[in-house]
Amino acid sequence: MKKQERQRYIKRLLSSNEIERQEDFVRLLRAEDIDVTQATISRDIKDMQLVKVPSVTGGYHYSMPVQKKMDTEKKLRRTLKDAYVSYATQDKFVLIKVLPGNGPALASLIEAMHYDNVFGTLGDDDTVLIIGKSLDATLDLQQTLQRLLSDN
Amino acid sequence: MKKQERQRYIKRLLSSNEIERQEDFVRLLRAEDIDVTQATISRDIKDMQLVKVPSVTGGYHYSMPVQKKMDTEKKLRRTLKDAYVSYATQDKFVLIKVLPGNGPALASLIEAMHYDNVFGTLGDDDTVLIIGKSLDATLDLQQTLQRLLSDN
DNA sequence: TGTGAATATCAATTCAAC
DNA sequence: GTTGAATTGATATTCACA
Repeated sequence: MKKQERQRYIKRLLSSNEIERQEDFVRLLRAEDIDVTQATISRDIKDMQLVKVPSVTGGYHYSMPVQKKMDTEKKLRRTLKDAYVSYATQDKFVLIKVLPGNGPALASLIEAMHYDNVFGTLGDDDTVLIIGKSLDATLDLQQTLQRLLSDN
Repeated sequence: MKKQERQRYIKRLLSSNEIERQEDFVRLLRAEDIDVTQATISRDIKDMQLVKVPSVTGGYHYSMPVQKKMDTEKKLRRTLKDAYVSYATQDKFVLIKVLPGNGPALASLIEAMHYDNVFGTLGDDDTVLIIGKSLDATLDLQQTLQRLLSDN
């Protein structure tokens, strides 16, 4: 089916770009040779329950559904608490050591959060490397992770 | 200041009504003798970072910001875990017994979540009474609370 | 059922006024 | 800094069709 595939692309686009308008999706999907119109994107957004969030910086951007975000964060917090060993930072990198076998799961949860200050994530057996979009972004991210670790 | 007061009303309206369009806010605020236009509501929504959520039932409704919802849920979960004693259900009611002093806090957290299946909440020193909008709603709510209690 | 083109509806912004 | 009226801009829906 075509719709499914397109919606997977849309999900991926959510992480990497600040998407302000539905037309942005149209443009970005066309760059991937997926031809759609705004009407279809509107329907996809309804399907996927994406929301248009007023961002602190003044604009708007599309984001994952609230409930899914909360669920993902719960899993992330639990995984962090269960598997966390230590972490270190350097430049735009955060390196998290975890119990063997937990790297990939943790990395994919962090990706699923679509943190907008994360450039990319990489998990091997017992290590997760997170690359921030900037030094500030990396600091923010670090604080987010610490907050998750210390519960609240 | 006028803006602040209006935004307080808007926040309250979020809980009690399924608000689908900005004009709905205008209408409901006018019923409370607060005269505004759609333009102002649009700006308030940006200010408060409210989002228009595609609901499962096919429509759309405005909802609180994701982050705040997550924060509130965390507090609610913690309070529940800390203070929970027992609970009972009858008809559309859920009655939660908590440690003395925790009733009001728990009640206000549940209200802050703006669960759409909750009709109203009432907390005294060691008891919280939640009134569901229907029998089904009350069952759903019960499950939500159990889920929160058992962590996840 | 899923889609695009056209359209209707809804939301954000501009601009003037306060 | 805040607002309403008018406007522009964006999104949801309708309608025809694959």
